Amino acid sequence: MCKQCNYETLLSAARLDATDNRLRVLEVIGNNSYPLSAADIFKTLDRTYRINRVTVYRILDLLVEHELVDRISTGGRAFYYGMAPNAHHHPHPHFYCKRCGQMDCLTPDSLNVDSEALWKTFPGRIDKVEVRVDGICKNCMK
Amino acid sequence: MCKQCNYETLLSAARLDATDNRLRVLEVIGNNSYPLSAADIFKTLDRTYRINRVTVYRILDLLVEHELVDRISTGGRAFYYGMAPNAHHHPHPHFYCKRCGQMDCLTPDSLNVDSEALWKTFPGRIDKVEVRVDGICKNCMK
DNA sequence: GGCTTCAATGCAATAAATTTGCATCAAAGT
DNA sequence: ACTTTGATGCAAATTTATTGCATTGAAGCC
Ligand SMILES: [Mn+2]
Ligand SMILES: [Mn+2]
Ligand SMILES: [Zn+2]
Ligand SMILES: [Zn+2]
Repeated sequence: MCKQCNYETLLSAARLDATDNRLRVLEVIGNNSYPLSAADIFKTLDRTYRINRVTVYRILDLLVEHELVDRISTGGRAFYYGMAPNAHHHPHPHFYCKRCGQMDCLTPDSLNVDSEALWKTFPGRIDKVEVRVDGICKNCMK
Repeated sequence: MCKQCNYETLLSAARLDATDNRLRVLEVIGNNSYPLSAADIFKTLDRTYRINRVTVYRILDLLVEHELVDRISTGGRAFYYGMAPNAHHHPHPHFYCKRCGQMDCLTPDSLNVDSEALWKTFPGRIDKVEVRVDGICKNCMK
């Protein structure tokens, strides 16, 4: 969730035209409190405004490429999408329930990751560190 | 790489028949110093012993289910497979090069992750914590 | 030995998620 | 008006993995 973010501003800061579709994709992702799959995003949008599935994929690629959106791997086959780290939104681990596929955001410090040393010594370029906790959510445990 | 592991022992400890195919899949994974995709494993095996792709997938599922092998997500679409943590093989982060798809094992302490607190307080079941560093490997940087 | 059972494997078809190629359309530039 | 360009749509293809069903070969049993 990124209530403090202005999506038009984010797009223009990345020098991307703020088309209706792009704004809507960004809103669906930003207003949600947990990451969504491309299919989720498509279904959500398509209920209200007719949009093509491929357009959603293309917009997601674009937003990921410009680092407005984070592509998050799951223990399953589809990627999930959440807001990329920015001033209001710090990197944090996620929990993935392999039973129901729900992904939750964990607090940035729920799990303490110190990657400073690696960033300094790693012989290559590091773009991001993804931390994912896999298991069964409390809902699915019952 | 798991030179200290006896694959037959591992299989029988999991009460799985040590068929030739299972042993070979486990050897390919265990003798490799970095995780491989199902396609890599299939190609490696199929060069020497004819085997069906589906058999490889099924054996991988089985080995993952019995926790002999770890299914590792990448920044790409395919899963990679490495030896699951065991007495000789501690959990560790991986580096994934999004250019060439090569995955490397990082040392268990190259990146310090403290998940104790989470394990105690999390309202659900935690099966594993996966840490993946994404970027461009030094080879692809040149 | 002959018969049954069962797990392991193969092969073909299918599925799920994503990507590509090509057509269309509308806004912006000249 | 004419041209260019980027955004979108639609169909087809690709990649990765899964399912259904047939075959086979090694126990287990009489
Ligand atoms: Mn998140
Ligand atoms: Mn490894
Ligand atoms: Zn769940
Ligand atoms: Zn590389």
